[in-house]
Order: sequence, then C-alpha cells, then structure tokens
Amino acid sequence: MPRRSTLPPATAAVTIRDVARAAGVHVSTVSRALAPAGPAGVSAEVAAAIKSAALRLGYRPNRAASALRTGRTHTIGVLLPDIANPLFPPILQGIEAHAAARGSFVLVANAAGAVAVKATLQRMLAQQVDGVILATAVRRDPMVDFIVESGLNAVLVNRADDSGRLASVVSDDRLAMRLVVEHLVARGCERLAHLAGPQDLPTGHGRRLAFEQALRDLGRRPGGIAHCKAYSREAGRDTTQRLLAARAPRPDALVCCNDLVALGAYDALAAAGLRVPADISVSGHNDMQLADLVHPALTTVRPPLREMGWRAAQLLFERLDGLPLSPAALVLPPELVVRGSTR
Amino acid sequence: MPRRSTLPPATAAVTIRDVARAAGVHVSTVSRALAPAGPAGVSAEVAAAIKSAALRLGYRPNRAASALRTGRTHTIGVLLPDIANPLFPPILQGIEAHAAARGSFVLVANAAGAVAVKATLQRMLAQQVDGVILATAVRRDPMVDFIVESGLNAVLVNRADDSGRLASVVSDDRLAMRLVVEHLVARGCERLAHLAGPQDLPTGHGRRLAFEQALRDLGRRPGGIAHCKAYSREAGRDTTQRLLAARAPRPDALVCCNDLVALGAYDALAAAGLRVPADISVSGHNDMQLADLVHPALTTVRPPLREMGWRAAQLLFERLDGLPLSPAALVLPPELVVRGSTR
DNA sequence: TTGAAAGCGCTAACAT
DNA sequence: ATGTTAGCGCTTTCAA
Repeated sequence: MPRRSTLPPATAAVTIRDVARAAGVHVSTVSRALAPAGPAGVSAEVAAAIKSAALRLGYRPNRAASALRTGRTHTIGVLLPDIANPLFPPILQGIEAHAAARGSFVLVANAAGAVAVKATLQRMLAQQVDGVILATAVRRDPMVDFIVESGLNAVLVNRADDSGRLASVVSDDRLAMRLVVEHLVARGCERLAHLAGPQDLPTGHGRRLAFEQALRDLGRRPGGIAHCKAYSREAGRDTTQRLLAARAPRPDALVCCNDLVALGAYDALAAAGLRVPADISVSGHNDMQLADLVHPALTTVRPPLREMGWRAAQLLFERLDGLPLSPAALVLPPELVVRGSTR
Repeated sequence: MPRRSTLPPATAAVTIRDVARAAGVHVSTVSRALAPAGPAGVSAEVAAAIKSAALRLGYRPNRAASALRTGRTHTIGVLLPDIANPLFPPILQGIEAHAAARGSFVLVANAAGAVAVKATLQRMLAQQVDGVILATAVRRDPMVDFIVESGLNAVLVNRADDSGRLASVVSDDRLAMRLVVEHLVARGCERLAHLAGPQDLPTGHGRRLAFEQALRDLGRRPGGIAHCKAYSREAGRDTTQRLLAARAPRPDALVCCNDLVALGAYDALAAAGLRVPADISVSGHNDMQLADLVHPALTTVRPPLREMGWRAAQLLFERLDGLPLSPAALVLPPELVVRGSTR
C-alpha cells in the first residue's frame, strides 16, 4: 500500500478536517458553514461553533484544493505590454481594487509581441485563471483568435477589438479629439496639424481618425498630419522637424498623439525658435505625471485610467458570473486639461 | 452512490489521462515524461511518443492539481503600498521578469496600512503562494512578526527589516547621500540642508541618518534639517518655506528626500525669489520620469529599481529552493545623476 | 522502465 | 440540518 507522501513538509497547515474534529461535526458541514456566500443549510449554533473553532485554530481554506474541485481559482490574469509605462499602473490599480473587493487576485504579466503574449496566455491558462484582461496594444491581433478558440474569458482595456468578438473598455478618443480641436479652434487656431502615433496601434490609428473627424465636423481640414515611428520624445522631435520643413504655411497648433510626443515637439519647436503657445499651440494626450511641470505646462487629455481598469474587471466578473446583459464595449469619457501650452 | 459532479462545465480540458490513453501508457508515465525537470525514468521513445501526443491534444498541465499535490503553486505574491507610485512599477517589472523566467507568476496586491496588509497576506497564504515580496514601507512593522510566525517565505524590497529577520534588497542610501553631499561640497556649497521624509518610513529615516553621516565624514555639520509630513510636492513646498523662515544664514543647498519634495522646494524657492542653482542648489531622489524636464533639470539619485526587483525575486527563489548560502540582505548601489539644479 | 494506487483538501450530489 | 462519499488532476511511493 502506497504510503503517505512525504511532500507537505511545511508548517502542517490547519485543514477543514481539523476544524471539523474540533467542532465535532463532519467536514462537509464545515464546508457549508464556511461557504463564501454565507452559511447555507447549517443551523446558526453549529455555524457559530464552527466559525469559532476555525478562528481558534487559524484555519485558512486551501484555495488550490477548492480550485481543483470547483474549477475557479479566484485569480484573473492581466497582460500588459510594459508595466513601467506610466499609462498602465493606474489601470492595474483599478483592476486590482475591483478584484480584491471580490476576493480575487490579479496575476500580472509583462508581454510584448505576438509570441510572448501567446506563451503567457498559455501559462495563464495552465494556471487556471478565471479570466484575463489584456492591455496589449496591437490591431488585428491573432491573439484574439487564440482567446476565442480557447474559450478563455477575456476583456480588453485601452484598446478595442476591431472584430468585436471580445469585450473592451476604452477611453473615448473621438470625444478627446473633439474637445482638443474645439478648444484650439475656439482659441483662434487656424491650421491644426496632428502628430499621429504608430498606425498599427489602436490608439495611434483611432486618434488620427478622430482628429480628422473632429475637424470635418467643424467644416475644416487638417493643417497637416505626420506620423511618429513610436510614442517617444525622440519620435516627436523628429516628426515635428519634418512637419515644419514640409508645411507652408506652418501649422499654428500641434495636436499630439501623446504627451511624450508633445514634449518632443517642444524640443523641436524650441530649436526652430518658435514659442509655445505664442507662435504655436501644443496639446498632448494621457496627462502623464509631471505634464504640469514642463514649461509651458502641457494642455492634454486625461483618460479615466483607473476607472477603465475598474470597469474592465467589472465586465470580466459579469462574464464569469454569466450575466447575460453585460455590455460588449464601454467607452468612457476623458477630460480635457487646459494648461499653458495652448493659447 | 454519488454521481459525478456536474461542475467542470468548461470546454472539457485535456487531462493527463487523455494523453496517457492516446499514447497507450499509464498516467504516471505521462507525469514522469512531462516532468518540468525533464523526463526521468522513462525511455526515450516512450517519452517522445508522450510528448507528441500531448502536443497533438493540446495538453496543458493543470497547475491547481499539481499545486494541491505538491504544495507549490508557482506563484509569488507582491505587496505594494501603491501601484501607481512610479517608484514601484520598475521594481515590479524586475520581479515579474525573474519570476516569468522561472515559470512562476506574480500576484500583485495594493495594500497600505497594517490592517489591510495583514488581511492581504492572509489571503495570499490561503492562495498558497510560494512566497511573498513586500515593498510596504513602515518601520518596526508588526507584519514582520506575523510573517515570521506564519512561516511564509518573504523578502523585503526597498526597505530593510530593522530586526534583520527577513531578507531585504535596498538601494544604498548611505552611498546615495555621500554622492550627493560630496558633489555639492565639491561645487562649493557650504550650508547643506536636508528636507527629510517621514521618519516612520525606512527611507525617510535612513536618508536623514545618511545625510548626517556623509557630512560628518567630511568634518561638517548640517546647515539645517526640516521634516516633511509626506513625500509630496506640497510637503516640500511648505517645509522649504519653514526652513527658509527659520534659518539664517540660509542654506545654499537643499538635499531632498525625494523628487516630488524637491519640486515642492522649487515652488517655494521661486516664490521667495531665489534662483536655482545660482542662489541655492537642489537635489532630489529617485529620478522619477520627467525629472529631466523641469527647469532647471533636477540633479537626483537613481536607485537601481528594476535590478532591486530582480534581485528580490532571486533571493526569494533561492530561499524556496533551500539554498543555504543565500544572502540576508542586498544593498545595491544607486547612481548620481547630475543635472542643472546643482551648480 | 512501467504500472498501480493513494491521496493532497475541498465541494457537492446524494442519502438520511 | 447533517453525514457519507466520490472525485477534481496530478505526483509519487511502492511493486512488478
């Protein structure tokens, strides 16, 4: 007869059996008394006795065991392209807050590129996560196919799924661009140019379209559109230089795809001897920390990042709970933060 | 006779039994062939057949089951006081990178305050994490007692344990302060004052001591020490005002406990009509993003945050593996980043 | 080298 | 309302 495994050498954890013995009841009664949804089918006295015994012994239910039994790990995976990108921590915070309130944990993983993302999703699947939230940012992503096939519950945040097969939570880029464009036009800007982000990223693409649309709605045309290779300060600088060299008359407003690019634009404009905002207005996007510290302070768009994370988690849990009327997409309104960089 | 549970309603995952059947062997053989450390005690042909069957069927070992059996979840918990504080994402990134390389996942949780921290640790214990890394930042923390009692493997990062019972990874604040002080003195500063952080936080306390020590080592005395209520810009502004009002002669250098406080000092100095660095030099700590964008760009100390996270994970895994010679503390050298705020 | 079997701790269907 | 029991999927000891 096989002998008891020698494995659990840890501090012999208190199990449900210990509690049952201490309370003089059967383990199943303990399980019922301690059910997360409250005691069900257990008399009040017995439940109280069990709870006090559990407390006394320092019982902590073993989630690995319950996961094996129920198939639910109370764990959700969050996949980010880059944890250190300041855009993501607030989103993660919102997700974590919601998850913690539900008694779930968040597994975070950094992964960029189709191969790494897929590998990480496989690992998460093996880990039996209840669902995933993805902030990875590529359009027409084969990953979506993989997720749909695997039957994994998933919600996208900060990007939408072009094919509409996965739920998503995003900031309203159309509204954002409308706010920026209307603000600039109201301040008398005539030739609005756009420093667009990489067009293979949903935000880069979406904001460019939104910029064009916002101008069209006012019966105007873009005063120039130039594409940045990346969401970086260097790209902003280079692209602004190109734009200034190519365009005559030069734009009197630069609507940038994000704050870093806007700061790159500052550099190029300063080098060209142009004053912000006297000669040219500049706006950013994301309201990253310290955007109010540069000179002049940057007018920018503040997406509701924490709220987006919170809502993404909410959507995911609604799906896990099988709620039938859960929205497929949530588009949350950003805020325009007017500072000194627009006249 | 109880009937099979109706529970696993998901997409009937492929289990080890399916693989065994497909390969015509017993499940235990599959388990051996697919062991993470490589096939052990299985003939090469059989192992190959099993692996191909596993691949073909899309088998993914169920971590919940293996966790229940082995007691290892391949999961580590990371406890942060505030995910959105830019100090922590790089640390988390380092931890995650190391964990992922080992095939482990990271559970992140936000928790501030003794009660929340303890509750979260309890939840992590229930979740059967293999160990935890804590960046929560209080000195003489009762949490340390709790961890030691519970037998949980733990490593502190960005703070040390005064009692020395838990392993820790920190940036070398003594070296940091020596670098700053020597730099300022070399540039001709005479009266170095310190804007100290909250003294109940290890960094606030440690940096103040280190500042004093660094001056002592040069045979000098502090040109003033004022305490900030928090690591915030407002606190920096208020404290600088107090310091300027109280001190005569006024300091010609302000060594700040962190960058935000330094920016607050900028505000107060500007309000007082003092120029940085002509009238007074200012240094920060942490090199937060955009610290190079303020005017003048901030001289600051850059702790090796990502490396700290990486090392903390390394230490934790060494403990989990039972390595006997694992260090109890790691003090990593920061870098001085000289910019325009010191003359 | 492979098979057999027990059991990790918990939950839930069934019986009482 | 409570007890009995099987079994989630895996690992590992023991036997062959």
